Amino acid sequence: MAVLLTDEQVHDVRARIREVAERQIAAHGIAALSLRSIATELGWTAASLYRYFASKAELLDALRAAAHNRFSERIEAAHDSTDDLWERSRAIGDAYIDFAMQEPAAYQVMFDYQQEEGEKSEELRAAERRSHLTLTTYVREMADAGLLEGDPDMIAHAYWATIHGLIVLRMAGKLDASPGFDALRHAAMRLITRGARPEVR
Amino acid sequence: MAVLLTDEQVHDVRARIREVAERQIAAHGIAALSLRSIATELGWTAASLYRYFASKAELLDALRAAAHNRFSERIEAAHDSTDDLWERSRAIGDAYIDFAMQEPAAYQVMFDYQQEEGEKSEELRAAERRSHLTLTTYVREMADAGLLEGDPDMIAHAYWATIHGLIVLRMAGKLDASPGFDALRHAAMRLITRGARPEVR
DNA sequence: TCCCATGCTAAACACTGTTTAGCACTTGCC
DNA sequence: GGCAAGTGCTAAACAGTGTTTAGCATGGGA
Repeated sequence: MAVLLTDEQVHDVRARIREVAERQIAAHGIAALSLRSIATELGWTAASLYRYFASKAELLDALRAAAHNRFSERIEAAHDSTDDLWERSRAIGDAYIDFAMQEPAAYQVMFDYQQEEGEKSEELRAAERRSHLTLTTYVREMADAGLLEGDPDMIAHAYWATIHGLIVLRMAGKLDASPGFDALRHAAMRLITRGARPEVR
Repeated sequence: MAVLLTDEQVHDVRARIREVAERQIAAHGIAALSLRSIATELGWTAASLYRYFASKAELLDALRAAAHNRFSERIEAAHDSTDDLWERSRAIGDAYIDFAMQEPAAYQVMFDYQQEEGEKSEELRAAERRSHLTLTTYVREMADAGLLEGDPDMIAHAYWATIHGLIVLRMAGKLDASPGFDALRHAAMRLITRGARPEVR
């Protein structure tokens, strides 16, 4: 039998396809992404991509996993940037917002709810677990240190939902008639923090 | 000149098209909605819909406005269901969640961030203003009554962003490995409320 | 009654994702 | 070295999308 492409080469080509797709999404939005546009930039034909991805959905799955990992790296870097827990909390919040603002298309791919259930790759599942963990551990650290009171999981999810909600509301253009975004997010974070601080002040 | 359709008739046909589209979205999801599927159900041809909507985007705009108004009606009914401000707050939160769970497709259409800027119809703009107002007034009432402390606009947006964030995270399947949704949303609401209560306890 | 604007259809266009047939070309084996 | 087999890709087609165009009946005003 004639094996022309090694596993490594296949892996590399998959990565190259992903890079082209990411650039096109960042440049023209996810709606403009097509297999033909990707193939054209590679000097190929659309059908040839099926050698590397079984479907466009599988390519999007890989894009999602990559975006999640890029996101996690940023958050983890913010986590490790300081030992002060309050400062750490603020750094993570800033890193979260920064990622969403600098890579809106990647952020949208990560949290798109058009995706169907049950067909997630193991890579995507692992990437999701990683970013999920990344967003909950710092709250647990704060609870362990006595800075916050209550179920750390609940508090972490409250922070997450609020920050995510603010971002997607803004992306949907629903905050145009609202107070400034930064003031809004700081006020919202402060409310939750104030609500999670121990009784004794 | 031969005017065959009165303005009323055009209005009625537009409403009928909207109804068919809403039913199909609720039944098969928004991805499956096509002009041909709508036209087929009406016994027509896809091109005939262009007599009533200039494009699919304009039809979606109308669907969005209708969904916003249905949403506002539910929230306003919850608002008027009681005079107790705490109970009112809870009723509105429940109505919000109920709407999103019972009409997920409508909710997604309302907050879809694929929509382009600047081409919103005046009807949609008005419907957005209405639901925005609906979601902020009850907080202002609570602040006026001294139940909450701080900028009512900020607090209202914090509530809104959190509840919306929880819903879309759930819709994106990001809360599968998390605590139960109801416990989560109650905990989150409680945190914000606790953070917005006056100092003296 | 005539005429023309109207409401619709049929067909096409350009674009999707996907499948199929086939063509070079590389590889392993005799 | 030559041959059969499998591979990476292309060209073309299919079914679907939103949209545009030409044309055909029909209804209303003159």
